[in-house]
Amino acid sequence: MKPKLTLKQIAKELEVSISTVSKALRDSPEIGEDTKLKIKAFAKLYNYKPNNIALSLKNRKTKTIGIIIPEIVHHFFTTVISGVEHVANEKGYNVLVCLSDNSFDKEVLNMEMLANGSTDGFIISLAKETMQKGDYHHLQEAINQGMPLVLFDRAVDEIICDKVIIDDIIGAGKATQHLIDIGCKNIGLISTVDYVSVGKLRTEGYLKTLQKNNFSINEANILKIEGMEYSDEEIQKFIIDKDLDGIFAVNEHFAISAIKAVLASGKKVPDDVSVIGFTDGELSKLFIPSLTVVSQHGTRMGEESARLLIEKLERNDLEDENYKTIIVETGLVKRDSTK
Amino acid sequence: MKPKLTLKQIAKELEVSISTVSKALRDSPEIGEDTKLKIKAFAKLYNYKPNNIALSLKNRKTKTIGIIIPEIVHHFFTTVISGVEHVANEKGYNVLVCLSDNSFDKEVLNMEMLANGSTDGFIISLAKETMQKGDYHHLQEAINQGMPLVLFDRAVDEIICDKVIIDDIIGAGKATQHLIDIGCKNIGLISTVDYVSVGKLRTEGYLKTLQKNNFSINEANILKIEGMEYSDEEIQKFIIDKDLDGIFAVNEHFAISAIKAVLASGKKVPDDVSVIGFTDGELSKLFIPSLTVVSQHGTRMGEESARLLIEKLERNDLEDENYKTIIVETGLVKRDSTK
DNA sequence: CTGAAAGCGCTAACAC
DNA sequence: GTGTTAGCGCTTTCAG
Repeated sequence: MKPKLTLKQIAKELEVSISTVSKALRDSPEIGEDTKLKIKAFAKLYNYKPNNIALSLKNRKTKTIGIIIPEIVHHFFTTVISGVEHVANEKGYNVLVCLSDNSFDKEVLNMEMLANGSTDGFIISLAKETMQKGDYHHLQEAINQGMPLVLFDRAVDEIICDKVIIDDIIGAGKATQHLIDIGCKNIGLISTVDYVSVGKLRTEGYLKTLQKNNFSINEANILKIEGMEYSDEEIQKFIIDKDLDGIFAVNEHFAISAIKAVLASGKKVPDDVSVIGFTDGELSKLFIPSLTVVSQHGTRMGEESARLLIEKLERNDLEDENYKTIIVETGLVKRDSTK
Repeated sequence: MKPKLTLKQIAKELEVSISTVSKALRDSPEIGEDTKLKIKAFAKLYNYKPNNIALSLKNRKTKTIGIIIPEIVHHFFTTVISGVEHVANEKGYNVLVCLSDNSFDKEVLNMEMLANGSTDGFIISLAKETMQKGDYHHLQEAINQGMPLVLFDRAVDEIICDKVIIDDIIGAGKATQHLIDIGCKNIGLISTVDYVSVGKLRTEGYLKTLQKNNFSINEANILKIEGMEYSDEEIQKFIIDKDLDGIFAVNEHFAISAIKAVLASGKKVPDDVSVIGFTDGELSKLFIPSLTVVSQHGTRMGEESARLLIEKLERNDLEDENYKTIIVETGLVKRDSTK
């Protein structure tokens, strides 16, 4: 096992000073052509690579960005990571991934862990518990310390920073409108509890669209689900005794559950009931019937988030309080679960 | 924006030396109780946290582990990351995630990027291209430099290091045997090209089990798929003109495609054709019919990998050449796609 | 009991 | 042109 080569060793080997080596390798005009050549050749030969940690310490920047998400076993987040990773890599950044498991404490812990020099900035989607508590001091602290932050998907107004979100209201509107357009008269909504921002916004989009079309709103047609554990049962119960002909579900899981429940009740999808989801998961494409969905473009969100963060990181000039909120458009993908 | 507190500042503020502060905070017996108390109180008050980068430079260890996978938008890898992340976090490690996109070059690049001080060790599943080329010099180099490595899932014999793999042959055997047990006579295999280790091994398990049961082997019943782009079409063509009554697919996607192709050909699953997959993806549970599968236990693999790596990292004693290969057992999960 | 000094690997201002 | 020095934040001998 040969330990990594350092400037020091090169210097000793070539009998020059460390700074000469450093400068030569960075192609400084201060150094004579001949020495430069010699040093570079040696470095190449022994495959010298500067030590990132030393650089980080010196430059006070790590060239890594931290991403904290509630869970990774979830297609949406996975696509976001993928997006972040690709633009990060392109710009020479590494990506540190942490999972909050939807727990406030883990989220805080992770941030503290990374805030001490491990990352230059954060890309975060808030834990459910965090949104429920409404405690965002850890985010504010990071900002105060000068760490740029971008919140995606699950963002909150309380924190002023860059954000990348989806046009949830509009997206939900598209879904609802689609159901109306194909002739649904009694449209149900399966959403998450209101403290999860997206649940709330998508509910809003649903309600607004119904109103705009002069549909009456029936609270009984709205199901709000807290956890995933019993969602199947809840959805089944919800669907069985209603006479819905259209269902809008705010995620893929709920949509699939809904279809199953409809099928179990002896009705057909999409003939009797049309179902539309909010996702761009694999399941939607492969399920039978394939799902009509409002697509979230997770990759795009990840890319935008990374771009926003890196932009902020590399603009070391005045800290202008110029925060952007990028709204990634949703699109309706018509497939077989709606007429 | 208040920059992070350093030992230096505390020292100045309290009018003691830096080393006194350092020692006090690490509870060294050298320091008097009163000064210790004073310093600790101050540190707590202003929420001092040591700078990870400085620590890394000093200790020559980063407390982060790098994981390089071919793609993240894939349920299996996602579960592995989740497993790695959890045990890593538990032991105070961070996780740096890099994607090779199945490209040899990106894999090498990523490793180089991380090997220069960013990580203490690697957890890797090889890119398809890497296995195809059979070029593992980058892995060997990392090992030579003293970076521990653990290979998971797609491992190769050429590199001697810790490994976490699945009992692919046995698992494939279980799948095949299950099909035989339920009465299938003409069993097809949908696999990947041979240079992907798992494809090869699972094929082996399939063949062996057929032989053991005195089934004749029909090469025409074996389909090997290279990329995912045209897999649907290939599978459809494969299935249409054969009279298979059992199909074993080495991943979830292929299994779903197979079911669709069977359905499209006017036959029923599982009545006419039983289909079994190799995965523990979400799709399998939710698809209709739900899929009988050999489960991979990605989370377990991730956990084992992380444990193995951290164990090696923390045993700073003699570098014993004691490499383990952990074989994570597969299990048969019977669902509705087989009789 | 406390502090000065060296050093982890690197860069950059400043001498020579 | 090349080298010396200081310093990034921290730990750790070794003096005092």
